[in-house]
Amino acid sequence: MEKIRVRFAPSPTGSPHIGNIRTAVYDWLFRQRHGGSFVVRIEDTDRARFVPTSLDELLDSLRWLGLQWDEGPEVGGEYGPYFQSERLTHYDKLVKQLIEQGDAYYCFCTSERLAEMRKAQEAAKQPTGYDRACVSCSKEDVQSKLAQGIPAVVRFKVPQDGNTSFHDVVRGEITFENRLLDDFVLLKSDGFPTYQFANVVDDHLMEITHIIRGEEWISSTPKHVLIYQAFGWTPPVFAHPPLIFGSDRTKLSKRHGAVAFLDYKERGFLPEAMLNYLTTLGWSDGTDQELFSRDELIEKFTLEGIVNHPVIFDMQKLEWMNGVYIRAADIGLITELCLPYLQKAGLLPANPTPAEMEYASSVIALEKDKLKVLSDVAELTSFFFQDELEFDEKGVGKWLSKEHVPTLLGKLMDKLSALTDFSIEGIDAVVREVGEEMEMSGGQVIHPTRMAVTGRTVGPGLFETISALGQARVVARIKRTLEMLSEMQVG
RNA sequence: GGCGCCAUGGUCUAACGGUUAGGACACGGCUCUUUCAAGGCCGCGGCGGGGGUUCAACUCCCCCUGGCGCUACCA
Repeated sequence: MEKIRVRFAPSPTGSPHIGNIRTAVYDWLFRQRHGGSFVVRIEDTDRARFVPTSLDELLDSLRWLGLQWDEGPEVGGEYGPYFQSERLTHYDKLVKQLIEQGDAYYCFCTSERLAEMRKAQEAAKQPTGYDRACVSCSKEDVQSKLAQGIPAVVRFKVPQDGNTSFHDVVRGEITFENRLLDDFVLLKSDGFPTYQFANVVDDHLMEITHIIRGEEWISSTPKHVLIYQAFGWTPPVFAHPPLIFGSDRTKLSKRHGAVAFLDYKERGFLPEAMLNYLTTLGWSDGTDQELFSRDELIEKFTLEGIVNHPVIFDMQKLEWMNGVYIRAADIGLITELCLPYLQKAGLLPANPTPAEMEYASSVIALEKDKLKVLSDVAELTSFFFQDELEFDEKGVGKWLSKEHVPTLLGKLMDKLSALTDFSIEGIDAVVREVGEEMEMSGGQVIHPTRMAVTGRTVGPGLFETISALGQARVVARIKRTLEMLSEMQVG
């Protein structure tokens, strides 16, 4: 295969979404698989919708996922500039060529006239499209209007008969009738090109070999092909992956969970899990496998494996997959990634002491396997950090309100405070010893004890929990629980 | 309205035209267990409808229905 060149061509008009980033994932995987170059090109031709922060978000998203680009913003490259707003001379020159060839023409219609025309067409249930009012203006007329400074756009002159077809790797041959394509705008009156034009020009100038972009572009692809033909250029290979929708088959929105891609980073998804999920959402290697390492994805990814139907984003499955990755991840990494969440929740100071760090690490280790997203860590471990326990009401009723509990906890507190070997084994032995003395099963001792030291009915193994909390904390907590219980009796 | 794309359980997906239609998430049950997870086992649940072609159709063709996209001087 020739050197492949793929591009990710986002518009900086807002926070990048799941769908945007997934096409970047496919671009990157394809590039990694075959070599060549992954180009990032910023399509900032819509000055009205430009959002300055979106470029940073875009690049941060790619960096977070580990999708390094070979050419584009920050890294430059031989085919730059990579911002369309800096490439205006290219478009200008080429649009003039089309006009001279008779493949494009100036149009002076006002947006008001166009709106009325469209309205009439809709009312008459006719296909909408430009009525070519300006197609046959004389050269002199055009020159005089331009000289007067009347705002003009340049339109492509679409052939009125015949068909335009192209091959889509994902869907096969797709054909459109030319007469149903209207004379679309190439150059806007502000001098900026439209997407349709700039995109084709840049893909050609940058020698892009494969265009991977969302299905929403299928309808405009014949227009692009027509432009390639007008210039005598060879179109690249097209691949249109399916769109991603929310659970109700509508566009992904806040109701379906996070929309902005970086929100997933914020919530504590691991990049490897995101990469895995995003790739397999709408792609398969033809087997049952759905857990793939980064290297496996690179090795196995093919454009042909992309499915051709819309897919629905399933947060539950993503969370499951993230849990799989968290469990498999190195504890050191998970600890490091969890610390900010504890700090944000006010459970850990911004500059923890070594002792606090060690304590936090031991606590995170106990809950690691239960995390679906890293941000869960705060809720899961808060009782380790807050001595003022929030008692689970049902748990109190079930485990602490029995008559024998104060005796039980009293014995336990004495033995634990006297314990010299505060290890998991030592604690285990003490708890069971108390159980024997009280003639109770392990569970009957363990549940009230967990309530007394954590306030909760669920948590890590009790002995591990007690050991991690440490002798002083545990004894103090049991004492307070006893005080609370006696107050309750008085009250 | 026009044009285009698409159609396997709720969701993501697999299946040379010949399989009891497989796997995963979710859900339910059991098990393991000091709780919660994780794990193991079991279960629930599917080829949108109608015509063809064929000895044989989830698979190929047509129609219908449904979903989605496009129909801008937005991308």
